[in-house]
Amino acid sequence: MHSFTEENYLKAIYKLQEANGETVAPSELAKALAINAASVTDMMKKMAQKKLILYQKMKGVKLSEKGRQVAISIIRNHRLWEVFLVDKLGFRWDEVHDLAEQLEHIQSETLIHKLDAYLGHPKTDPHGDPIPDANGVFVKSKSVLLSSINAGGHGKFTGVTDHSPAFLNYLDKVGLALGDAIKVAQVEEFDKSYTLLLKTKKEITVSFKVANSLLVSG
Amino acid sequence: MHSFTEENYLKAIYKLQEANGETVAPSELAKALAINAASVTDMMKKMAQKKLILYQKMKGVKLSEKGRQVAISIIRNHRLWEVFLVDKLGFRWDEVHDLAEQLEHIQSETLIHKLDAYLGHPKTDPHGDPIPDANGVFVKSKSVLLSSINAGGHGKFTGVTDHSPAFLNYLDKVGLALGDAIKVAQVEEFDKSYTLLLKTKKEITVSFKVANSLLVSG
DNA sequence: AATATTATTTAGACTGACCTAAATAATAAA
DNA sequence: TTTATTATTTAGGTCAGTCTAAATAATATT
Ligand SMILES: [Mn+2]
Ligand SMILES: [Mn+2]
Ligand SMILES: [Mn+2]
Ligand SMILES: [Mn+2]
Repeated sequence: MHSFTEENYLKAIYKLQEANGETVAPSELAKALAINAASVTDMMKKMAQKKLILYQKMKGVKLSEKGRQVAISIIRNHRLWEVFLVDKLGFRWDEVHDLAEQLEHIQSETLIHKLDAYLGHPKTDPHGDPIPDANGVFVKSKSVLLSSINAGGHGKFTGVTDHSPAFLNYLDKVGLALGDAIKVAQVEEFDKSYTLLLKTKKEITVSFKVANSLLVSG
Repeated sequence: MHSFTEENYLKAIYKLQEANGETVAPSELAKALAINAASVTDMMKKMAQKKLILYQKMKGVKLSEKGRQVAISIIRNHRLWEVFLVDKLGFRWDEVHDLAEQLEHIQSETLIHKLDAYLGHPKTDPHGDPIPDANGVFVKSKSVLLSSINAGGHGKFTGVTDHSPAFLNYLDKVGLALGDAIKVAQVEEFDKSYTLLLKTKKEITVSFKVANSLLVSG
């Protein structure tokens, strides 16, 4: 139906729209996709013709309803495959993204339907990101950044905003896993580093950069 | 590493070489891939340059050792994915081929390694076709066509030579499944139709065309 | 052996997805 | 408010993979 390329553009536009607001500049898109801006302009014209996006010269781009549906379904595929790779095949959470980038483009509604059932209709992927349902409906996460919590506060570790293998590995190393209860023991004024008390009674100190990449709920 | 297109050419050449002998004519390949013969000639030149095939003008084509390795690894991927789709996701054996045509191109040795382990290192796919191991080694099947067996003979149903959904569905309908014991009760002289006695005591009569598409082992 | 048929290759063209270099528009700095 | 910088678009090209039409080679028929 749509080429891998088109699907990747749609996904990138979707994510940029979520992060940076209404419309997306060609330059942003070019950067996100590691593609020349001139090529992006080319592609925008073609995709506008196909009614996948709304595009006007010098005014940026946004998804059409159709484009949004496609983007969300690719994200659904991606996250379900990540669950499969971790839960069933035993991959670590830092290894699955690139593989899911390939698998997300496999065309078959039936496959995704059966995969979803096989995995027990998971609501989140291995990084805590929500999995949209077959109709594209998301459970909007109510999590906040750990960096927004004061000393004495607490929450449950529910997700990350940095998905890099390097960061995920670091979390493994310091013993932080999705679902863990976290109490903020202290926030150092000097460098905003966070000292956390984990359920296991272990105390760890992490930099602001780390605290600012962790999502916690309630 | 290699494009989907290249991988599909390699697989097609491999299968034609297996079926029709040493070298493959461009016209055969064109037919198998549903591609114009002129396009095939083009592609042959490019793939010869990459040392994936041996090609000489007007003399047909055959796989290089490198090309053979790639072809076999794609076939391994294809068959492992078919096992996954049937055994784990609950697809029927007549539904999985087209999906496996997509999945076979996913690039990751680790993935296939883990998938293989997850499936319990299966030796055959849902159609009875052997799955090459990670080194590309096949267990050559010793099965023969049911049509080569005389009245009174017997064997175990181990595979099909016709993989079409129509045929596979037909087998489901008459109650023939992989692994079934089959006894040839009678071969009608007039039209070479076969009357078979199944393990379940049921007797069924199938046409020569059917008997000629079933593989059975000693 | 000459002719017709079929297979293969060459020539030239197209589409999708990219690129670089140059032109134009928008924004920021002086 | 000019001028410099940055963003965007246009123009023209490349590469992979395909096509059609025409040329050539091989094979089959008469
Ligand atoms: Mn991912
Ligand atoms: Mn994820
Ligand atoms: Mn198959
Ligand atoms: Mn098969």
